[in-house]
Amino acid sequence: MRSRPADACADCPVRDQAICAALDQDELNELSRIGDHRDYRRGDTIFAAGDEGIACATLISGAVKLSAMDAEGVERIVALVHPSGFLGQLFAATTALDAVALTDARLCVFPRPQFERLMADHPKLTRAILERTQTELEASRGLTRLIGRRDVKARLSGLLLALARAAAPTPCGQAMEFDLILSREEMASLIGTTIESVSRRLTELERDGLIERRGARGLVIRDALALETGEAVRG
Amino acid sequence: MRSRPADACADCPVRDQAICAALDQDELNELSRIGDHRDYRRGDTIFAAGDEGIACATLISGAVKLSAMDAEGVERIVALVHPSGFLGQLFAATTALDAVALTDARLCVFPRPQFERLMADHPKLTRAILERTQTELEASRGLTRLIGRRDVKARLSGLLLALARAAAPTPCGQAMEFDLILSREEMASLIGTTIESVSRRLTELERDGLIERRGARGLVIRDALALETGEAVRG
DNA sequence: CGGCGCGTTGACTGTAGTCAAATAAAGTGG
DNA sequence: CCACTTTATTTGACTACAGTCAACGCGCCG
Repeated sequence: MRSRPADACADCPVRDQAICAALDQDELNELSRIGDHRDYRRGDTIFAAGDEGIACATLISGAVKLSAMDAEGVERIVALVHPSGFLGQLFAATTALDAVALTDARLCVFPRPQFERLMADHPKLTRAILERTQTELEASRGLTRLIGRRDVKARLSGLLLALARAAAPTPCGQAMEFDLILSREEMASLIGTTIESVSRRLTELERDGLIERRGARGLVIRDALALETGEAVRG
Repeated sequence: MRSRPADACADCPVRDQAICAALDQDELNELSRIGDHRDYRRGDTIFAAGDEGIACATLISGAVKLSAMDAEGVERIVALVHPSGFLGQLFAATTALDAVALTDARLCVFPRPQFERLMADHPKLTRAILERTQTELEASRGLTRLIGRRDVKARLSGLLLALARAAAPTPCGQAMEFDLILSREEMASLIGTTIESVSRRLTELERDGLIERRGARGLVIRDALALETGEAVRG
């Protein structure tokens, strides 16, 4: 489904964080002209690995996972994309990763040929993409640090904090209560463990008072500091 | 130590892979004018986390690790940089990661203010950096996949293959025999385990005929396929 | 109501981490 | 160049944690 109101950018929630933020009004108008809003439902595949990359997009709302299959046919998630993030391969002919909506999501989609023309004409746009890519690179390295931790409890704690930060309305500070956008299986895939271990560690973190579960997906962060350091509260 | 021969770029070994590859002769001359070769010894710190980022560089030869300290003061490696790779923070004021030479290394160093001016004047340079950053992002995600594997043996096998590929003279194909650029501790840091486990799994891989050790650092890949799939050769 | 898909829990096994010691390699000073 | 010190790597014994297989509970939809 599509929609493209004339004043689309004016009230766009990621207007100031996405690549568009770097552009002046004329450039924004040009970009806006080739962009198309598109809505996806949770579980929808946005791009599939191996597809020709015919489009790229800014994520306006919702969350997306990027994943690949490993040798045994098990899904391995390599990144999460949050609002204002950029999706799509720019230089390679084909997409390397699956992009799947984790929640209902809205994208601002650009056909690649036109987008690349715009990049060629407007260095500022190229620069904006560069900054965005660097941000993603930093995020990816942050994830590398996270999943390099030796015990599952530490990896899971870090993941919960990362998800809490992402769920927070503002870039800083973290939501005390939020819904997990990942299933147990997805969490396990991301931090390199099994569904059962995720479940057990969650139970343990709850028993120790660091978190509280509200149903299967609801989560309350009760002690963010302890989650960071791996220490349970004493007394 | 420095050196800057007039024809520096002509016989540069990474001339066709680094960011310079995208530039025409005039642009290359300009870039070359602000670039300075610098040599580092194994173990030298190139940039330290927290430094003001006053320079960036292309790695000409050797290998570099990017790392950060975790909460317990243990080093966590988040990336390896190989020849033609780019080092240095472009937008942030300070460097987020330590960059340490894993082997003797040679860099082509650019002062940041001049480099950024060049980027502003030459969109092609910005675009080249963008492509390079995307490549690094892909590599980082590849690493994420690698270290997300559940058992140490699989993570270590993947690491050995990655190191073999990096040691190969040409981008494709892998060196059958090469020297490990990482200590046991560094390997453990990278794949999220301990020195002892690395050592034990190496012994096991050698016993099963997948690899052969030549002293502490020398390594021969005997069965690349088995390393990939995790299966030992039968019969 | 019955059959899913998803999550939790239990029992057991195996792998990886810890502590400690032995060995090999590398660096130092004579 | 050698003897000695220091550091890196391997190995051993033990423990703890995580993976596997299996059962159970829950919510959802036909």
